[in-house]
Amino acid sequence: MRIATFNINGIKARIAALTDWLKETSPDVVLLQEIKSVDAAFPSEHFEDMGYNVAVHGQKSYNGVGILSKIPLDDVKRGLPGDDEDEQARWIEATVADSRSIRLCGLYLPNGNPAPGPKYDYKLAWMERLHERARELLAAEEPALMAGDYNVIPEDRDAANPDGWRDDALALPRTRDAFRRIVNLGFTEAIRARMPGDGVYTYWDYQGGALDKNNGIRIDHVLLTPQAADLMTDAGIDSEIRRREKPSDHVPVWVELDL
DNA sequence: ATGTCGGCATTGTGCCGA
Repeated sequence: MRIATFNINGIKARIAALTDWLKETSPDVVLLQEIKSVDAAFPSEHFEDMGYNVAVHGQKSYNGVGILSKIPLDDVKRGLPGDDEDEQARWIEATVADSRSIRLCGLYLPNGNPAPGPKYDYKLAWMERLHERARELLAAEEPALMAGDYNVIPEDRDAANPDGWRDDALALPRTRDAFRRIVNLGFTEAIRARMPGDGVYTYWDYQGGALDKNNGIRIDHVLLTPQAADLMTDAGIDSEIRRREKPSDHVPVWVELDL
């Protein structure tokens, strides 16, 4: 079973590119971020016609996450626990069952810029809540994953130009510490495990000719519980679609699990 | 740092967020 994560940067602008990629790679599940759409405006029927079940946690203009799945979605939950005041749509989770079941969590972690400031405080607080949900997932001792746009460059080697990100919320020491604390609870970071070399990126800015310079960063991650990691047979990044017409600034990241 | 993009309020263009 192939499970992918893809920050599409707006469903309205990306419906053609997303559809082409779905037809070519036929992932079983896709965790979407930055749909930038309310639930009612999301083109669910379009994807249902392609054989996908659809669950959306949308928001006007900003953020918004969703799940496309060829397998029925059970027990869908929207919103990251831990703050009833948080109105930003950045978290959705559901269970799918093949021969075994797996809990799938899709997330769009706050960008946090400018740092320091209230947006960075929100990012760090959100990561604390993520840490708590991560602990619960591990305690269940079942296959589960948390995938999405983490807006975290884990190490200098995950950026083509690390000095350019030194004071950025995506790479500050407190950001990296918070991410590492979550991974070190016991997750396998799938791309790091399967593609351990340098120069592995998932995002190239639209600005400054970043793509032509290969000035990329790796910020889209898939974290697997031990029970899910044991099932992983492959992982990869569909970086070639970044060069197509009207691309997102992110590319899909996927894992293959032998469920 | 910025050779950009998406969405929105809004009818020509500027703002926000990334």
